[in-house]
Amino acid sequence: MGSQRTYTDEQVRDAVKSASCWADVMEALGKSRTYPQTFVKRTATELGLDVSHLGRQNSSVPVPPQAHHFSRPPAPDGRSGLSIAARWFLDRGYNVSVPLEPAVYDLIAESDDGLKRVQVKTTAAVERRSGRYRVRLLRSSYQAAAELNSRGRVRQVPYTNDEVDYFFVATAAGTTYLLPFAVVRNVRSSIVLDEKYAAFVV
DNA sequence: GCGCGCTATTCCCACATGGC
DNA sequence: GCCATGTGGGAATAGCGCGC
Repeated sequence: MGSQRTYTDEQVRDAVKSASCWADVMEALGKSRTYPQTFVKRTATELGLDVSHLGRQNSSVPVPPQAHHFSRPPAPDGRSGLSIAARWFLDRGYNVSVPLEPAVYDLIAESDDGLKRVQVKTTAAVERRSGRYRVRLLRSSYQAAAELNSRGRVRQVPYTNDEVDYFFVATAAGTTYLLPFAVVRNVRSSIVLDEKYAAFVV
């Protein structure tokens, strides 16, 4: 009690020629895409067909491009800086903790020397004359004893060694710096990220 | 000494977010 | 809506080093 083949040699030739994978061949022959390939492959071999473009070898065929909905160019700002810094530490196997409550530092990272407080700064501010990035190492602080001005009693104050152990700086160009507090201890407001800090590019 | 270029500093503005 | 807080950006100015 034998079974009758339901496709012709000509159909196999056409299907193999137009298909990009064996599933396409099965579909062209009126079978399901998961239909066992054994008998069709044998037929193709008997017919001397070129099947090199089918199967796994075809997996490198580029997928046609499709439009997506994220066309904006990358421009790191304060929202993404923390993620950039966290990934930097995590990629190197150092766990990261983010304070639940607002704190002077942005995250705590495990280090070879215990836990370190890290303040993350991002910058897209380029010095017009030098073309270098500038980043301000200040935080806003409400000073109850200060005189009122246009910003009330808010003043820009530098960080202290008791508040931060490291500054992680990410520029809009994608360059990142890991600056120990001691390196910028004497900075009263901002620094220009030039060759002076090249040793701290990470 | 002077002019120039560069950097640091200061002040102010705009914007966003969260709490009250 | 107002206030406190945090952020980035622009403009002005001061200070410093260097060459002439």
